[in-house]
Amino acid sequence: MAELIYKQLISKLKKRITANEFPDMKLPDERSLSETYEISRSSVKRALGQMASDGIIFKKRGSGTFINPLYLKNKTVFNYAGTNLGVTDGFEMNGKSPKVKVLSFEVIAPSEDLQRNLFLNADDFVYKIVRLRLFEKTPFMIETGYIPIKIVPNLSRVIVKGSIFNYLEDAQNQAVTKSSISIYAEPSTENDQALLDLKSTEPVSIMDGIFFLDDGTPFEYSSMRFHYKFSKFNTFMSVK
Amino acid sequence: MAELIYKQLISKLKKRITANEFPDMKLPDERSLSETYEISRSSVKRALGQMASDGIIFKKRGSGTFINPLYLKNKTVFNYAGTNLGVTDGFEMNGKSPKVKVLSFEVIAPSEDLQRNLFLNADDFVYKIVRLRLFEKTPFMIETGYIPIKIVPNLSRVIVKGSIFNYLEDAQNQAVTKSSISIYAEPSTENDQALLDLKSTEPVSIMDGIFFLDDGTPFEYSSMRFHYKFSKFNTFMSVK
DNA sequence: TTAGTTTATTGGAACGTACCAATTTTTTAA
DNA sequence: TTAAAAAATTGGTACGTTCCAATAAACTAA
Repeated sequence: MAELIYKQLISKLKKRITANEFPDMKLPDERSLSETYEISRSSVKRALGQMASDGIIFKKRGSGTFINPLYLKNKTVFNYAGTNLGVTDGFEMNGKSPKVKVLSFEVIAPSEDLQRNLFLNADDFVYKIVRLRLFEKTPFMIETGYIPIKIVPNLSRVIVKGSIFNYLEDAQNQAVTKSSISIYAEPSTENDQALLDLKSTEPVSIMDGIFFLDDGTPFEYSSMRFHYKFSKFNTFMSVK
Repeated sequence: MAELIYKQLISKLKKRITANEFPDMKLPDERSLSETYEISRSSVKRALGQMASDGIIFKKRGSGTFINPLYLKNKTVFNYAGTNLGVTDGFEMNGKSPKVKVLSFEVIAPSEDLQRNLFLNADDFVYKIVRLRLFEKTPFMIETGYIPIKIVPNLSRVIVKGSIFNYLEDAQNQAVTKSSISIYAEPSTENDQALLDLKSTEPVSIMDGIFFLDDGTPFEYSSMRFHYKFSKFNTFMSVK
């Protein structure tokens, strides 16, 4: 195990919330929690802080800590517990496993945009990889990814068909966990319509992302064009 | 001032980063920062933690703290500093002030969906407010909002035309800062096309949101249909 | 020179303390 | 009975300490 103290507390509290052990919709105060679980108030604060930023609870100085009634009650449209990128919901895809089809794979010079987004010089060549992603027979996304050669010198078509992220983690001990994402919509192009089985009136949801290595190196720029029924992005926001 | 210590550090570091005072793209280690600014390491950690979750820096145990090269480079292209809901970019709207047109305003019984989303009983009536939002003459969004009467008993058409959020903050000392958001796209309906000046092939971006009061009470459910050119959602994500 | 080992560096987790600020509850006074 | 004042409650900020774990740097031996 060796699970972190504050994470233990989080799961314990989640369980108790779900089990309806707090009928007044309030958690005990931090000092009490600290005592009952025999951990420091600092650890309690860390746990509650995380839960608050996930939208599970609300803290109010002087008043106490309140449970989000929607977390407990009915799982609404909103998938709770933090941010949730959803290639989902479109329809059931239970049991259907994701497939990848590589549409093209080449090496190109980076455009100016790309140079900016991946922090490259004009002579830092990049792989351009176009993939179609499907659930079984159902295509749901066209992904165009750009990866600098200098970061992954030996990228083969075989690796491309699998997951590059796994490749990196295994072969170079570099995890990809951070990304900067931009989400918007556009009318579908003829290419979109052909590949994603869309009518001309049906749009694509676009998710542009820059993925970073642990040390902050921009590692991939990727533009993902989704069949609009297969894209939904859920998040909990705290404005200022 | 009385500005918080860790926020002071954040702005100082941002300034230094922007001024290119860290040519090796690394920040000093936490213990040094603690010394040079004469604050505790805990406060340093809090500042750096926030900056990391905003995507400005990357921390790596054993190695140090790295600056996101994209933060330095083109801050303009990158709407950085964390999550950023953007009713923006579509086109310049500098100087153009946002306008509101109330399309309808009525009291209705809540649908089952709404009962779930706002945590209501079937007899908790709600205001239904449909607004068209514009920049000067340019409509960019249709907003359909639902607010329980029991939370805002005396909502008048006058208040509706202004900002309900301000009304709440002033009159009831309740701030609205937390929300749960879901983003997706759909083909435009005829109504969308008429109101937002869209062609039939052009879509809307939809942002459904539940807004909460400070104490966690769901306060408004709102469905916002954007002209696709006027909606862009930027965020920085940390997976796992 | 190289490969393996040891040491130093650096961020992470957890504990605990002191004091502050917003809110609620209780008490007091008119 | 009511309104103002005081006290208690509750989360927030900040400091500081101890130990740990991942990584990098230095060292040692073949």
